[in-house]
Amino acid sequence: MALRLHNTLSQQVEVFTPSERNTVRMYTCGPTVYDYAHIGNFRTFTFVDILRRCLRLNGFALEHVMNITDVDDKIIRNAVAQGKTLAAYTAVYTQAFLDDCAALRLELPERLVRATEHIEDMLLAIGKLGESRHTYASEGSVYFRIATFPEYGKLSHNDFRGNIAGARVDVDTYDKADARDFALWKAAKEGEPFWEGALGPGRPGWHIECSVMALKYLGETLDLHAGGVDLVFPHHENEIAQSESLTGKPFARFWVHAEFLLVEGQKMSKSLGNYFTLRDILARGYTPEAVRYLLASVPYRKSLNFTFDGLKSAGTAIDRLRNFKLRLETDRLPDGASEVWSARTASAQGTFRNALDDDLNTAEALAAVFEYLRDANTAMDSGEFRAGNAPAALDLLTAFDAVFDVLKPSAAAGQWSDAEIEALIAERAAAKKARNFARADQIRQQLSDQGILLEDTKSGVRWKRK
RNA sequence: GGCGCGGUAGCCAAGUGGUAAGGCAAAGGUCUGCAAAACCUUUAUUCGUCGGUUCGAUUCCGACCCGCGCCUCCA
Repeated sequence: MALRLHNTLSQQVEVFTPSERNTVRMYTCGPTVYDYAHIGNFRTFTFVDILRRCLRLNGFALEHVMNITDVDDKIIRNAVAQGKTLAAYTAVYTQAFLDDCAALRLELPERLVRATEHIEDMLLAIGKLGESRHTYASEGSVYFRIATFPEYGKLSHNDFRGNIAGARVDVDTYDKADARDFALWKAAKEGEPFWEGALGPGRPGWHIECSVMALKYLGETLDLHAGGVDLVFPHHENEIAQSESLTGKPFARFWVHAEFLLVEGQKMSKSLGNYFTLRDILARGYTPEAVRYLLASVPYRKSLNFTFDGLKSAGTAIDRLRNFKLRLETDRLPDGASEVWSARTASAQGTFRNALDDDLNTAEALAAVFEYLRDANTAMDSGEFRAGNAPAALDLLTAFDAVFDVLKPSAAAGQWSDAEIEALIAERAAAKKARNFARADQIRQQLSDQGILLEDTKSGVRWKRK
C-alpha cells in the first residue's frame, strides 16, 4: 500500500511519490527564534518528524530543508531593547530550539538554513521580480503586487476577486496599492539593524526567505512543503505567488498542513496562563518521551487537545510498551515457533504500516501495536507464544520505534553501574533463598532509591531503570 | 461575512452504509513471601441536534447548534 497524504492544494488525500527517482525534496517552515518555542510549535515539528520517518519507512531518501527565521520585527525589537546584536540575540533561541528538538528526538533536516545568511539571494530574487514587474516600491519598501498573480488564493481556496469583506486591514495599508500586497523588503526604521543593497537600507520580509531558500536548495518544484495550518494563508499563499512568478513552474506538488494544538480545550495564550514551552513541561516532571508520544498520537489533521492528564497517560502507555519489549528480551519462552503467532505478528506489522500509509494515521497505528501487545502477552502467559516468535515481535517494536521513538528512556536515572546492580540482585536472591525477606526487601528498597525497579518473574529477576 | 477543521464512553481517540478500534482512568478478579509485571471481566443500544435518502446511517444529503483555526504577526 502506497503512502497517501492530504494535499491542501487539492483538498484530497492523494498517493505521494517524489517526482524524480527516489528522493523527496521537501521544505518545512521552521521557527522564528525570538523566544523559546512553545508546545504548539512542537506539535507541528513533531508532525514533520513523523512525516520524515514515514517517508523513510516507505523507502524514500530525504532532501529536507528547514529555515530558521532569524530576522523579523519581534527579534529586532527585542534585540534592540536588550542592546544586543541580532546574531547574539538569536543564537540563544536557536540553540534552545535545537536542544528542545533533541529532547523530543526530532530529526534535524538534511539542511538547516538561516534567513540572515541568504540576504543576497533574497535581494537577487526581489530584483528579478522587479524586472518582471511583480513589485513596486513605496516609502523605501518593496511590495509584491498580488494583482500580477491571478492564481492567488489557490492554496487557501479563497476567492480574492471581490472585496475582502469583514477582513481586518493592516495599519500600514496606506502605503500599499492593495491590501493583499505584502512586503518583500522593509525599509529600515530609525535605530534598527539593516542590510544595504540595491533596494536601499532595510531587511527582508518574512515570506521571501522561504521561497528563496527552497528554490536555491531544492529546485523549482518541491515534492512537498509542510507547516502548520495557520501558515496556509498568507504565508504559503505568498510563497507560491513569489516562487511561481519567479519560475513559472508550480512551487510544490504537495502541501501538507498540521492542525492546531489546544491546551485543556482552550487555545493557548499567555493571558490564559496555559502557554507552555517544552521547558515548562519538563520542569513539571514529565518526560520528553511522554510529550513526544502525546504529540504524535493524535493524527496531524485533527486538532490536538494537550492536557496534563493526557501527558500522564502517555507516560503509562509508554511504560507498557517498554515492559512488553523487556519481556520479549528476557522471558524464557518455550522452544520453537508458533505458526499462528508468526502470522499474527506479520499481520500486525501490516496493519501498523497501512495505518501510517493512510495519511499518517498514528492513532490507528498505535491501536495495532497495543492490540498485538495485549494478545502476545496473553499468549506468553499461556505458553502459546514461543521463543522463535520473539525476534519478529521485536522487529515490530523496532518498526514502531522507528516512527514513534519513545522506547528508550531519556534520562539515565541511576548512578550505579550494571555490575553493582547485578551484584545486589545476586545478594538478594541468596537472601530470598535463605528466606531472609527483610534483607531482600531492604535491597529492593535500596535499588528503588536509585531508580532501579526489580521484577521477579518466572524467568528470573529482571530490572529496569524507572 | 468568506475559507477551513472538528463535535464518538470519565478523559484522549480510530472508524465504517450492516450494527462502535485502541490508550488512560475506575471497579472486581487471577498470579504473587512482598513488590512489580501481565492477563481476565465490567464501563457508549450509542456516535452534537432535527429532518431526509435507504431494508438498514455514527457513516450519505439538508438544516441548525456548539467549539477551534485562518482572513493582521503566528506552528
